[in-house]
Amino acid sequence: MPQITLPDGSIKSFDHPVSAFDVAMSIGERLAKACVGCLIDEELCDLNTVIENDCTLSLVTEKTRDKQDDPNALFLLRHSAAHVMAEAIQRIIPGAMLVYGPPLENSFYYDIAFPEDRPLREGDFEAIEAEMSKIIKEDRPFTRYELEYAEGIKKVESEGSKYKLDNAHRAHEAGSLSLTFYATGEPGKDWEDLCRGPHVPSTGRIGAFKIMSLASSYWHGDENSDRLTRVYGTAFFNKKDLKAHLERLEEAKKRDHRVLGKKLHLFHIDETVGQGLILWTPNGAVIRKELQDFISAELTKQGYHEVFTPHIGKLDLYRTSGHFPYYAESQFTPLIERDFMVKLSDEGCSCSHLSNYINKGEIDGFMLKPMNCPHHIKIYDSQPRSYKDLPVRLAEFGTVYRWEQSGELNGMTRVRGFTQDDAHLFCTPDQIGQEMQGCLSLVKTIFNILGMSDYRVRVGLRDPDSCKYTGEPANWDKAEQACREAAQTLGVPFTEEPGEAAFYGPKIDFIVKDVIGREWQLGTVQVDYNLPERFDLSYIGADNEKHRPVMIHRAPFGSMERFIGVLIEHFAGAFPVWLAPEQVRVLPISEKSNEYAHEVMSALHAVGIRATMDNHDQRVQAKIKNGSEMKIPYLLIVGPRDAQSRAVSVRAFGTEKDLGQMPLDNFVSAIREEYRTKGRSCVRDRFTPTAV
RNA sequence: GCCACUGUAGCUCAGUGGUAGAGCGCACCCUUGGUAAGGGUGAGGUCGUGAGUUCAAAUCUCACCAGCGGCUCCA
Repeated sequence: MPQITLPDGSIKSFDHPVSAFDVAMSIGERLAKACVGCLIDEELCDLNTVIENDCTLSLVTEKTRDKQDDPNALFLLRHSAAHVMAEAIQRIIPGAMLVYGPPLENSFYYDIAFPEDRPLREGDFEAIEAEMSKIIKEDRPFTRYELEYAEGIKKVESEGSKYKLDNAHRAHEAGSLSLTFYATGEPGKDWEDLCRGPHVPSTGRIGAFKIMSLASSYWHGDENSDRLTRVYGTAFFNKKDLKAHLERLEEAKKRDHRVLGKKLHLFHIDETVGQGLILWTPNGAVIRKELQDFISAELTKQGYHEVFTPHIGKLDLYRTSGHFPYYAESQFTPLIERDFMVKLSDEGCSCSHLSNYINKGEIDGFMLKPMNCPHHIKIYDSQPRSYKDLPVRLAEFGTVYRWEQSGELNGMTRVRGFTQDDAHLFCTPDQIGQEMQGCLSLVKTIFNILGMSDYRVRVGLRDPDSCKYTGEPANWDKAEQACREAAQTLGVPFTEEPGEAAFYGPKIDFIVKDVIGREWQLGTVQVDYNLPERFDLSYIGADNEKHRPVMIHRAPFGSMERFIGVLIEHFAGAFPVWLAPEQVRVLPISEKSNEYAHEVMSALHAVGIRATMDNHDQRVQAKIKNGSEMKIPYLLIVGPRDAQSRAVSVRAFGTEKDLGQMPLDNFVSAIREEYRTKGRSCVRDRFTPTAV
């Protein structure tokens, strides 16, 4: 007879099997009504699951004890909402075949195969939502039943969906001896679905929902398999939470770097220039320049040497590196030499012949560089190197070009031309550990000064089952071990992920999320034993023999484009003084103060501060509003009172009221210091009570 | 590359077959002001591109280009 241990440690004993709901009732009717599911020995289950043996039981309600949303409750809710949506869709489009419909962190989806002559369109959403509302209003129970595998598979077969049959086979292969089904209502009478569950007790528990969007997906994520339609929705226990969720999405949109990029004039993408090609407008260029200067200074401290290399290189270079022709698909088409084209043409070469030549790599010409390493390798190799010269650290803000699929392009975060803060370190095997640590400390320095702490670290290892990697397994083992050890010294948690290595070596990546929760890889540090091999690099050791150096590729920002895209969202466009394109705007109260405002602006310009003046014929209230909307760090209001005392009235971004008046000279030196120290010293600090 | 949606003034958007609209921004005028929008006047658009249907297309159809969301990909 079951003894049930509750989360507070108390034990309830029963002399007969009971459902979790019964247990809840034994505690209180209100609790039982509030329950949507339960955890039995930590496993999420239906509320009416019958308990026969001793176990721990935790009841799942909408909110946890500390009044937070319970992720388990939302999981049950959204999984159930997916069923309701699927039923509604099948009512409206009877030929639709269900594939897979899981809950997600904030939403759920259902992958569905629609008949070719009746695809789903956004215009159908309203009708589907209306059907869903009906089903919810009927408050039908989610009823689980289980069939022996043989019997169950017969049932699934009779329904004639290869997708569900596949799901059943997979469940079986995973070791399941039976198949479970959920009827929305009464089995055999109401709509039902092969599903492992669990669900909320009944459809009526779905308080608020919304169908969000349509997307296409591939069956099993395989692009050669069937194309499915993925319908996204979200659900909450009440309308208020749904509303709050939708408002959060709206707020996130305002932080989106593509929206802010336009509003603050940071960058421009022009379709006549080409998709995925960023034009840095003056404001964005300031941010990029500041960051580049900052990192250059850090690199100098670490003993790097800056180099410059061209944007193209001969195809032979990339044959040696392995980029051409094996990664032709993700590179821009080669630039073919004119003489070679003429020769081909004289030989009667057709377009398809040419395409074949390119695919096989049998042409001469140049390529837009997809990576900087081959050029840097050639700089290393341009002179003999002694072990005493190592490590050789070559750095370049190098622009590279990659042919990303059109559907992948995204603002500044996924582009076809981008500038990496790239460097390649050539060192002895013994030096790897120390050099890796140097790279990682650089990354930490940068993230710290920018206040970016919300990132994760991934150690990318090779996939043991794949053959896409070049190089000796023994070298890979060494390199992977070096990455692991370096990651351990970083002092932040990291995950090891097989299959995430580059084709030439393992790596450590820094990954951040954008405003809508998408992950982007920023900085990366990679160990490479292979390119030195391919290019036959060497140095002379103490033994007077030739030895092979090891390369480390590293780019702590990743690319200027992606990094600044993420940075715009990180700061929500409100950049600190050292990065702000417009650091100070002077707002004369009226035309009468224009002359003094000009003087103030000149004083700031004289010390290198980026200041402008708003001499529009408007009231100061309007100028403040405009200046605030442009997220300018400091607005200086200057009127006759200020002119008389050679002072400025200071308003800092993000503060409701102004900070007060300050002598002009003091402000100039204070903001200069804030700029120089990247915010460690701050104009605001001068307004502490003691200073005034 | 795939599926859906979107493309109208510098920006944000309304307009669903019959003479192109609003707000902001811009120019000019009035106003000369003290901490988040003073008032007025005006300029500004081949409605993404190309074809088709129609007496008539921003609006309907097709193709292409681009953007957005997702899938796949990211050496």
